[in-house]
Amino acid sequence: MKLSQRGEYALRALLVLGMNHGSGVVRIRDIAQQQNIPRRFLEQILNDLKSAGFVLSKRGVAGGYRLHRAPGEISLADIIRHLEGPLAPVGCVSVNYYQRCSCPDEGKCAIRSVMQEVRDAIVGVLEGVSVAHLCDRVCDLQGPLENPLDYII
Amino acid sequence: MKLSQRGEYALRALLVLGMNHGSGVVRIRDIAQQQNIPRRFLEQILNDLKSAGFVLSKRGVAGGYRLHRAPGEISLADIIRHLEGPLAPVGCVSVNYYQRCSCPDEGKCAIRSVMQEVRDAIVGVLEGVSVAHLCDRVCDLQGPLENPLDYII
DNA sequence: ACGATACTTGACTAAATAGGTCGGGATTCT
DNA sequence: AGAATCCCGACCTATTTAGTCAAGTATCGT
Repeated sequence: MKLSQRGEYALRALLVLGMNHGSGVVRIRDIAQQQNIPRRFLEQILNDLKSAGFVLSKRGVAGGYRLHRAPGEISLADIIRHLEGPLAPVGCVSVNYYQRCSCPDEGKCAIRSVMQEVRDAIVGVLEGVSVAHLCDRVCDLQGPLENPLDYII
Repeated sequence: MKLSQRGEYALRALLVLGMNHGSGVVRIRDIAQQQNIPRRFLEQILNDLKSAGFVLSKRGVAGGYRLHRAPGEISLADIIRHLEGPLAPVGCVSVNYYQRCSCPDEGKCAIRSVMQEVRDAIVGVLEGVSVAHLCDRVCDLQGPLENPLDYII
């Protein structure tokens, strides 16, 4: 029931990219500095997000990263699933990473039925929140500022 | 967002003890066999549950384990918290295992606000289910049988 | 009292995961 | 060409996970 450091960094980075969506690319270095993430580690993470199709990169002098899809099209559920694997607490209730467990009949497993509810609760929240929603929350929580760069993520 | 093998074993063991509540103690060996849990490993787990106050043990020939409190008084939230630590996906939204994170102002962190919701969703389910509820589910799911020993957990 | 049966305790291990770091290569802008 | 930037794979250390094991202690039936 835990989000790894790596996962948290990834979310933060994606939020930064979301806040800057439409204004070109953002450099790894800037994200790293702004969010206090080890640069080399962030490189690795963004690379991963790139091969997963969440972000696009541009190389060379004016290079950097930007979101691949619109912020509203990227749900936290998708992101976390890619980074951390199943959202479900046990494999036997996971939809995307299902894995049979050892009980004789899953349909009659009481523990499983509870875990099913836990999974649904988690997914319910995470599917409903996109990067765009996150950006909205940043504004809501900090009050409307004039300069997008002044928002602290 | 995961329940360890150890955690699952513990829940299964507690469910067995719940089903046998009131009829004396159950031996480690029987639980291990019935649930297909490595015996030595289960010893360790039950010992841990004992020092945490969830179960009581009796030594010697007719020894074994039983629940310490009534099944209705033991929530899954309590059990899992003890076994796995925080239910919250990140430390900064955990009530019982709070840990400050690196963001400048937690009150204005958008990611945190989502994780807060995830936590609440998880806790909402898990606080609401006790070992007694689990036992009820076993009966509901399998239809009422005459012999308690016939229930498969 | 004695032996069989169970729990108790602490140490140990192998494999996987977490959280990074590093060097050097490939692109692109000026 | 040269500087800036991303790209890629290898590497490293500490912690966690999932067990195993040996020797010890308590209890019961006889």
